[in-house]
Amino acid sequence: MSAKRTKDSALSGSAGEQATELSDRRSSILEAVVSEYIQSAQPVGSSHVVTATGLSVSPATIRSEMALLEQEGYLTQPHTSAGRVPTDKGYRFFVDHLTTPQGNAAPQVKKVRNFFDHIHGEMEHVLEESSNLLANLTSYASVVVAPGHTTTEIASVQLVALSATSVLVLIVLSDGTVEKSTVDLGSAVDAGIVAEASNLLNATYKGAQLQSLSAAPTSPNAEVQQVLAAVTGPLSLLSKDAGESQVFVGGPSKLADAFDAVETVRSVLSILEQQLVVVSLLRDVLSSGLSVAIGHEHGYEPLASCAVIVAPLEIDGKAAGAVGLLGPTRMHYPAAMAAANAVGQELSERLSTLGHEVDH
Amino acid sequence: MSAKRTKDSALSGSAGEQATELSDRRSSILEAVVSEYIQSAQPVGSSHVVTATGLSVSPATIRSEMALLEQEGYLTQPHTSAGRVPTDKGYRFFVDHLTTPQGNAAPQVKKVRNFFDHIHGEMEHVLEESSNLLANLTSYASVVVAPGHTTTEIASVQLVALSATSVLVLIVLSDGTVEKSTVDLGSAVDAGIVAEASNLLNATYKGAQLQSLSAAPTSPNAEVQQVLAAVTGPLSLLSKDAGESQVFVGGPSKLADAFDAVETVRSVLSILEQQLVVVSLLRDVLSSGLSVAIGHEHGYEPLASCAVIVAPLEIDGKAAGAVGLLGPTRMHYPAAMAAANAVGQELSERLSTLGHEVDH
DNA sequence: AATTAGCACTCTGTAGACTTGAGTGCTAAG
DNA sequence: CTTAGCACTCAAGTCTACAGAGTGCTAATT
Repeated sequence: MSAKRTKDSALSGSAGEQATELSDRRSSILEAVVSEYIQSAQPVGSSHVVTATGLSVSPATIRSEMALLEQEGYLTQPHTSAGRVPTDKGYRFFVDHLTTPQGNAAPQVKKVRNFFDHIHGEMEHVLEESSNLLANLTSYASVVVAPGHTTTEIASVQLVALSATSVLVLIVLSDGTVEKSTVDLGSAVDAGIVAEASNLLNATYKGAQLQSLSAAPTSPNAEVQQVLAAVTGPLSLLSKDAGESQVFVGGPSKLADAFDAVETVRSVLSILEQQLVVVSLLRDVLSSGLSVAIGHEHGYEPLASCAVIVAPLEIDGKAAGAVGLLGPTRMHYPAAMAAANAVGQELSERLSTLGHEVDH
Repeated sequence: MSAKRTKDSALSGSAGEQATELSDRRSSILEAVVSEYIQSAQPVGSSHVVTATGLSVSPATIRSEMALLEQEGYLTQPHTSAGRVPTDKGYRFFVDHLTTPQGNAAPQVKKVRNFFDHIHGEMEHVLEESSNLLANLTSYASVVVAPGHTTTEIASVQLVALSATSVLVLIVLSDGTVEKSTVDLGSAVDAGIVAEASNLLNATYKGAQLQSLSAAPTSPNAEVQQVLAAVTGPLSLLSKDAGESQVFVGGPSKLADAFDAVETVRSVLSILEQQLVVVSLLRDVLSSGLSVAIGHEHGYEPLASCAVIVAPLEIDGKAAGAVGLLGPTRMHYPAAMAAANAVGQELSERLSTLGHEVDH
């Protein structure tokens, strides 16, 4: 979009300063308005800006500057005689140019580290708790989309007899995930036959990639063959299911704090309930190369009053899943971004070690 | 509490009628107030009651009756000159005596049947979708507490090598549930050793009850023994975990419709997030022999403006888990109770067949 | 003894008039 | 370019008035 440029402190400017398409003073003003509005949720007036920025000019000067900022679409007025409120574009500039992502992150990062030092257990548990952590850290709703298993190899395939006529099909993946399905065999089958089929399946698929589950083994024994046949369908279904992403939502109740209109709360909550939408939302935002989508930037109209922060998850350097935050457009970007990044990174690291060598 | 008595229709009464500690006319009035208030959320005045009940008396008569109903604690007034609003006690009487649970249930029951005819897949999936169904059917938030596994026997115990130094411990229960845990062995162990340990564990525990997981097998082979030792701890942890109840919450966004105060929404949502609280809430309500708890009847103050409807789940006649609905005290009891019961029954039936013989 | 018409009373909610205060935009002077 | 000064706008709060819904009481009626 715009040329990147190191951000100079406010003191540096003399004449001719036109950094990142906005003069130093203008951007200071914008920054003040955004910060103030994020805190107070009240339109910000010119005199507030004077005290906030410390600029030694009069409110009148600020006013004319703000009028220009409004012309250019960074600010807007709820009504003629109110203070200014940032637009999506205003927030965007704030996020892109006026924020140092890891600014005041230190205390949060420490908390995150501490959390990951102490949490243990299965991946699902870790993901769920990560989501809660993120929500509690930021007071916004959080979303964790679990990595799909597309690149994971099969550690074991098992059949377990549940009753005379039904078996449980298990696929264990090398990341410790288990996919399962109950299968009705139609008629009673001897446990030995099931065991034989199980061994055959395991021998065939062990070490294979999840996608290559198509070629089913065969057996000369008719009974075994029957079991194998009954199981083939569910097996391939399972391998598809495994591709689908699990979603963990943390702290939805935070949304009731973040918005005051109950109608907004309802619509955002119901979006969160539709997990598919959430997944594609995060995917879209990620693929557009952004880590923050503000207001209308993502295409989802019901979320027009929300901002979404996404941090990618990477397992061994490969993209896999994401962690996200959902809050009002006037959310506290620096802290929220720092938290999302911290959790994203630590979680990525954790997931990478979980898959393979568990050193201790 | 009060003597049980078959409910007579309104026509039956002549003189001396003193059914269930409230005269026929009084209860008609109470019924009208409750029904009206449930619909409109507005205090109900005497003239409304006249038209609603069809009683051929004047509003003044109704007023004196309502004054008495207020004295006895069934109704209350928001302020001196407003209509009447039911109290918890009023709702309670309505639910106990003025409601025929399966009244207008027919269309809902049909939907539920249809749902259970078409849904398939694993128990978790069925439970989750049941919860969503219940929420959509009623427009209230729903909760499904999965049956614990205390009475379930172990179908299989397996170790699966994930890497040279780590294994996954699996317990498969006869209801198709799988509990798992990753265990770090500390040092590299041969796959054959793991397999041997796995077989040993499986032979020992297969068919046992979950509680009797304490007595670990031993092996003369030192390496196998080492694996067994490493696995014992996690195994017993798992058997505890399996006792914990999973909770599925459906349609939390409905709460934003049901209450108008955003503060209420927030506090109820945050209760729902604490799953432990929800579980014990349902348990308490069930154990008190109720299927409906209104306002302060359950002890949870933050939920004082809520009513909870609980239907038990039974597997083969044994109590196991519950389905619940959470809504405002002015919720539509007849429909909600019918829906909860229908889902509870159908789900119980489904779970009973899931466990054992799957006939088809 | 129950019912009811009539009436006074109470309280909420709405609408309008007025005031206050925050904030703007413009202009003219520095 | 800056700024003091000023006129202007608008939201929000306060006050009053008033209509409307509803009650409770009393006295008359059945």
